[in-house]
Amino acid sequence: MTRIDDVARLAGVSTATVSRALRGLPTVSAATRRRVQAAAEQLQYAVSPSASRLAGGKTGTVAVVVPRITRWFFATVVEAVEEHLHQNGYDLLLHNLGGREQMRRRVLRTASLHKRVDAVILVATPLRPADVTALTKLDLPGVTISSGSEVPGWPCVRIDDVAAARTATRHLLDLGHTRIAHISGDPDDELAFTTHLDRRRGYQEALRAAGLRPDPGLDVESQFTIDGGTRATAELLARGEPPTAIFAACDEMAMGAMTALRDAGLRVPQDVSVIGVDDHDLAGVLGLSTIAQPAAEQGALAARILLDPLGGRAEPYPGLVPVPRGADADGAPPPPVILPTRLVVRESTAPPRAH
Amino acid sequence: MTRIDDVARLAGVSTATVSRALRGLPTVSAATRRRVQAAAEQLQYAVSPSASRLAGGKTGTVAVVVPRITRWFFATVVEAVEEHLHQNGYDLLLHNLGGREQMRRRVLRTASLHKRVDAVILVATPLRPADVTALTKLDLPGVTISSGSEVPGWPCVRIDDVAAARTATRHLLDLGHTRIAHISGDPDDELAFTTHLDRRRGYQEALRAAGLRPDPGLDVESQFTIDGGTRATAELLARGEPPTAIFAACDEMAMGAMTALRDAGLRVPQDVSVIGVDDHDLAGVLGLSTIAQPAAEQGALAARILLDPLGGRAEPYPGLVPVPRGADADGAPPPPVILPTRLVVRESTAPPRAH
DNA sequence: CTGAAAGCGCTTACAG
DNA sequence: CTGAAAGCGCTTACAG
Repeated sequence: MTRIDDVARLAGVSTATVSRALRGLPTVSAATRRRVQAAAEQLQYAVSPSASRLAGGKTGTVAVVVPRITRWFFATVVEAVEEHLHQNGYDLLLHNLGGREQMRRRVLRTASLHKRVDAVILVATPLRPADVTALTKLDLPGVTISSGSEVPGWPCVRIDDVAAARTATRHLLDLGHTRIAHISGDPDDELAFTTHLDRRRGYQEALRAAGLRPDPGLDVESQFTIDGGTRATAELLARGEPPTAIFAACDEMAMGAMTALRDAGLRVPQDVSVIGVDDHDLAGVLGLSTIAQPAAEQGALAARILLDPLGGRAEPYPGLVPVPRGADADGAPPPPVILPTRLVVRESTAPPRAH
Repeated sequence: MTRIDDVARLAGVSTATVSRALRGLPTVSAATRRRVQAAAEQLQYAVSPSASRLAGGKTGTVAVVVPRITRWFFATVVEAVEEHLHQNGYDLLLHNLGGREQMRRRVLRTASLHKRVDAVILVATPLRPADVTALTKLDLPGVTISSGSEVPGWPCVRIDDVAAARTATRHLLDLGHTRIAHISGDPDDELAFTTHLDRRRGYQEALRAAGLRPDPGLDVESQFTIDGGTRATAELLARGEPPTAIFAACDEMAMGAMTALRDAGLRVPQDVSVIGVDDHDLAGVLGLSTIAQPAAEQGALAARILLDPLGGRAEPYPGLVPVPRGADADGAPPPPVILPTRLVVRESTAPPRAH
């Protein structure tokens, strides 16, 4: 393997100059830089990341922590983050919690991030006080995506979950539904995040605004997955008279609900309307009405926010107000960047049948 | 940050001993090890990966290259790989090609992997000769998943794509179909992989075995995505009399086909049967018949194969014949490890209507 | 079983 | 604009 001194020798300069020239530092004459680049090229030189990191103190790596890479939202976010990171010369270290509480603890409270990355992007990762403490001690810049994982000094990119849920519920109300069920995340789940609490709040707010009282019998908790949606809906149906509409806290739950309804002999939307949140890739295939949220945009934006101060080559996000960075001493955390959502009406929602 | 000599001082030993004790090398007395561990704990010492890598020559990191993390198969593989890797103390560097040819070149022919990882897992990544050369020059151990990306000396984990396609097609034949269309990957796509060629072969073989001649008019090429399936099916329908059944090369294409059929006013399976390959998470929700392939198992197995010789702590894969490793000089590549597939019949396939 | 010393391959003040 | 030298924080023969 050729090393930096091989290049230095061939170019007739010091290793310090090679280092500066190859990294594009401005304090190198154009002629020298060309000579160094030519030598590096000729020798097929590639810097040793370990040596560079040890000497320079920067890892050129960003950790991305997601609950489950197999879920649509997280995969989409990761894809967008990855693109931005690599475009800017950063590597992406992936941590997938896989839904296991013990794994989250492993990632956040041990040395998995320590001295390994320059920054962290936390996606919908629920944080206990001990996690926040551990994260703060790492003394790294970071960005969170989704609500429920606020870290002091870290910007947060997300949607307005309460508003999204309100819009979904109002859509059902506007169609004439009054028996509207809600299926959502389980707070007893060790990996519970607060997203589902916000979505439930929006659901209840919309009902109340329409003069209806939320009925606990129509509110079932389960996992944020297809199976979770199926199980929640099966339970709902087992409780007695079915609702005329279901607002699922995410599209995957909504899809599970559609399965359970079909298995119970109920038609969507003739017997029961269903709406979710996400605009999953397959929402169109299933004709699922939903509240679309910009997943890729959230990932891209988070990466940008991170990369700007890190010295990435990204241009500033167009129209983005500079995000306050670093723990503002005793100040307030930076305000969240809230991206817009949008009601998408497909075939899964319709007026209730006349009685 | 506490360093190794802080621990050495507190424990009253040399840094060499600390290094050995903390890494669990056998040449340390139990008493010393305990003392070192206690000191490390007390000081909250965590080894500096960069220093360790530079001195030791190992990165403790594995690169995983996938075409698109947003597709079901790849996300599922990555999740399984991630779990094994982290369980064994390895970090996972994610490279998502995002369907762009130029990105593949970037990853495979530049320094993105050079000196950064101890090994590589390549998932369904199409390789040109230049890529193989670059990869070989890296001189790293690796495993490929899926066909179409053979690297000399690297074990390959996959399914039998030809057989899977044969089974799917035979299922349609057995139901009585004779006008069976096929929608598959586009060989003109810069990111084309050979999986779809194998699946087409199986399709044609099954037809021939039934005494039918493959009709080029019933064979449409498109992307391996939902949209690709929709477009391919739309084109198929535009060609004239629709087929009575469609074998899609993957579930995502099959789902796209279902959408296109619905939009054309055709019912599944009454008018057209549809079958895919994968057993996607949502295949059940859509009632899609398919050939199930073990995605997570392929990922887990690839990680295991890689980790064993790397000195991971994984137990040998139960029942796995030791996989030949390293370029066998001028010998043959190691034989692929082929995992079983399984026909799953749901509601999307049925006998054709009587004429 | 343990230690002293060299070395891994860079980057960074510092000096000019 | 460039170089000599120190230093980043470990691991690894080597010797005992």
